[in-house]
Formats: sequence, structure tokens, C-alpha cells
Amino acid sequence: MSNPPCPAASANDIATIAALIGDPARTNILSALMGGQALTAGELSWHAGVGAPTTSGHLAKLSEAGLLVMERQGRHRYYRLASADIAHTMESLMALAATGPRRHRPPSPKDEALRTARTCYDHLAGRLGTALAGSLDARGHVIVGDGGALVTEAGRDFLAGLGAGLGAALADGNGDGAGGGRPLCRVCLDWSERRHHLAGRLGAALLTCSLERGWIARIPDSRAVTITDAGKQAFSTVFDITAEHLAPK
Amino acid sequence: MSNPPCPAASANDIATIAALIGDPARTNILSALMGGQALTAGELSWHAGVGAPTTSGHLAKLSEAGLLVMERQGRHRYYRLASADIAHTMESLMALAATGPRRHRPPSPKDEALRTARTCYDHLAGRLGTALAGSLDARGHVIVGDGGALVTEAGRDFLAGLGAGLGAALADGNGDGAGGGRPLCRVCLDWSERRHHLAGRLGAALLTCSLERGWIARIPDSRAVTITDAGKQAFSTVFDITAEHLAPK
DNA sequence: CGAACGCTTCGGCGGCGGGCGAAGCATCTC
DNA sequence: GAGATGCTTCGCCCGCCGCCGAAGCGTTCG
Repeated sequence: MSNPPCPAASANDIATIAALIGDPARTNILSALMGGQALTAGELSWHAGVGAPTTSGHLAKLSEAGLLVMERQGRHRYYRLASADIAHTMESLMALAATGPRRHRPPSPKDEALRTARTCYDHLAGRLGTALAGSLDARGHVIVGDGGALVTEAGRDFLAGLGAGLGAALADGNGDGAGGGRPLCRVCLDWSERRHHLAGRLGAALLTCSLERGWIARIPDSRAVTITDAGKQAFSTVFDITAEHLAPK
Repeated sequence: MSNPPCPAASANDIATIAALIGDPARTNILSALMGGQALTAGELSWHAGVGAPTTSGHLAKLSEAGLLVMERQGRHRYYRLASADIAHTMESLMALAATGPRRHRPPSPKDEALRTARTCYDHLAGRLGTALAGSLDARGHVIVGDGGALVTEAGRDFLAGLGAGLGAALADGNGDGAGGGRPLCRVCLDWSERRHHLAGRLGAALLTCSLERGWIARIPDSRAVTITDAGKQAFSTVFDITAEHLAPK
């Protein structure tokens, strides 16, 4: 009883990882990569807001800890998040930050764009993302429960009819993802809307599908996406999403 | 394009929170509080492994950031986690730490006790927690999907029959918890088993029910719990959990 | 082949922040 | 009221770590 309980192997590792995320420059790097795309060290240096040497050091640390993976291509080095778990943890932290004591929160236009529609690692978030989840839930295509979601038979048929990518994503059925394979459908707590949006293989497929069809378009150097006119039309007719969910503020 | 993208209000807050978690002493404090109980500053000082003055500073910072809440009682000051979200974030970080590059991992006896059965904030985790979730899922009482779970009609009846606390917990039905009320049933990724266990109001009710009936008992100064002989019997007959899930290693 | 570019390593600077001892407030006990 | 206990505040020290400029390696281009 006199010794500290567990100079726990794990406790220390938690602190190590949290400390890695806990630096502003590194947070900027990780946030930039939450779009799911791989970025070069130079681009990340710009996002981080610090010089190239400093960024290099940060990237080395993040990679060594297994949070990032690097791929060399020509004279560029591309970095991306090592797994969806990292993105999940970041979202979790964002949700915490959003609930904390309200600091001065001047809602910038950029902020508003992010709240309207953005990518969260490899799926959709923001008003669009949560509206999509709400629509599928209301129609009984997925059942959004507490912290999770299931795809129904009807939903399977409906989604498979939307596109090839979605059909393939649905192939393996609802698994709980414990077997190593990626879960079909998870939910993610949206830090701006404080509601759930869809993640997992289904969420990823919905994003790529929306991009391929030109319903949304990525905004350079940002996680925000714009909803095209075709997209407004499509989301309205296919998913019954009202216009107010598709426009800023 | 020349300015850093978002000296983002939120990005900085994320870093702030992560940095708070990212100190070993503070991680120990938060881990100790993940048992869901409130602890005094003195007890936390012992868990943290640093002196009283240092601990006091840490507690002040954590409280100001909204991660902890304090309650004075006589000459003691009790601290506890401010919300289940904090616990969720910590679990998320533990999962990341567990997946990282395998460092030396000498499995101590204490470690093994934690893996067998422990509390995770206010619900059960470890082999017992995941076995419980698996049992309820296999019987169709809850549907554990990807990252979430739903209570079925049959499950509602079965669980309500187990005890008053469970019946009350089930009263409000499956909500997605976005409305401010606490979700009925969430899942939590178990960092030791890499499978899901049940959280939310249902998870909390299962824990209190198990404690009240003497199926499990808290181990002082630890998140681990012991499974009593009565508990072994009960979990086996009521939930069909095999003996191997109830014993260390 | 030399120049330009992208990224990393090295060396040194500076500041933030965790740590403790001593002292200051509370609260409970005798 | 005096003393003990629990916790906080203050003042100080010291080490870690983020940051940059300069230099070093690898790749690409003219």
C-alpha cells in the first residue's frame, strides 16, 4: 500500500500518446490529416504553422509512436494517419474540447463551412453528415442506437442500389469489428452538432460515393467540403434532407 | 494561402486538453478516477505518485479545464470525472496505447486482475465485461453492432426481471442520447480484450446490480474487481458465461 | 553535371512547466 | 484554545522540449 499502485506500463503509454497530441503544432498536423488524405511534409509544415525542421521532428515522433505512417514517393514524403482509431480518438478529444467551459468563440466563416459539411477522416461529418445519418435512421435503413448503428435488410437493399462502392461495402454484413476486419457501420460523435454521424465502411463508402457523383467537392487545404448544386438536388430527393441542412448557418 | 489555415480556436483547445492528459501524474489521477468513484486529493496524490502540492496544482488545472469536478465534504475534497465523455476519451487513448508498437510488456499479477474484471468509469470491463456483452448478444437480448448496441424487446423483459435498478434504467428506451439524457446502451472498446463491452445506463445498472448482489467486489485502490463464488455461480447460470472467462489468465 | 528542391539532422537558444519545501488557510478533535 | 489533519498557495530550481538557422543527404530537372 506504500508504493504507488501501478507505475503502470500502460498508464505511462497513455500519457506519452496524449502528450504527443498535446502540442499545438502536432495537433494541427493530426487535424490536417483527419481529412483522410496523405499530405507531404511541406504541406504539413504549413498546416502546423512552424518551420520545416521543427515539423520534421514532430513527424518523426508521431511516426515512431505509430500514429502516422510514411510513404516516400519521389522526393516527397507522404504522411497519413496510421488507423481510423487515431481519428476516433481525435474526434473524441474534439468533442471534449467543444463541451468544455465556453471560451471566446468567434464563429469565423471558415468555422461555419466546417460545421456545414466536412470530412472526418474518411467519412462525412457536420450538418450534412448528421442529417444523412438522421435520414437513414428515420427511414429504417439503419438503426442508430446509443453510440452505434446497425444496417437493416431494407437499408442494405436501398444502399446497394445507390452504387457499386456501397454494395461492396455492405458485403460482409454487420460485424462488431473485433475480428480485425473493419466494422461496417460505426457512429462518431459530431463535435459541432453534438449528434452522431455514420462512420465505418458504410460511412467511408457514402463519402466516396458522394465525391464520385459530384454531390460534394473537397475544399483545398481544409477538411470542409462544398455541397454542389447537383448535390443539393440529390441529397434532397434521395435522402429527403431539407435545404437548411445543406447551407451554411 | 500564406497564413496558417486555422489558428483554430478548437485546434488549440484540443491540444490543451490532450496536453493536460499527457502528463504521467495527471494520467495516473484520471486513471484512478476511471473507477467512477470520487477520491480525495490525498488519495489522488498517492495514485499520482507525486507530492501533495504538485497534486493540488494538477487537480486545479484539470478542474478548470472541466475534466474534473470537486465537492467539499468536511475537510476533505472529493474529485471525480466530470462526465462519461472523459472516461470514453481515456478508454480511446488506452486502446491506442495498446495497439502501438509493443513495448516491453511484463504482465504483472495486478495487470492480470485488471484484465479479468474491472470497472470502466461506471460499468464493467475486462473479460467479464466483454463476456457479459457477448452473452446478451448471443441470446438476442441486445444487438451489438459496430460500435453500438440496441436493447431488444426480449432483452428488455429479461433484464427488467433481474432487478429494480435495471428496470428503471430501461425505462426511457433506446435514445441516441443526443438530447442530453444519458444513452441507454453504448459500447466501449475494451483495451485489454479488443472487443466491446456495454456502457451507458444499461452498463452502469449491470455494474451496480452485480455489486448489490455480491457477485463482484471492489478491490481497494484499484479498478479491478474480484468475482465472488456467488458471482461465479450467478454469471454461469444467469448469463451462461463459462468458467474460463471468470478466472485470471 | 551542376543547380534547384524537399526533407532531415545537428547545435544552440530560450521558455514553459513539473517538482518540492515551507508557509498559509481551512476543518475536525480533544 | 491548542493541536492535528487535509489541502492549497508561494517561491524557487532545474530539466525537458519546442523552435530556428545552418548544414547535410537524396531526388529531380535543365
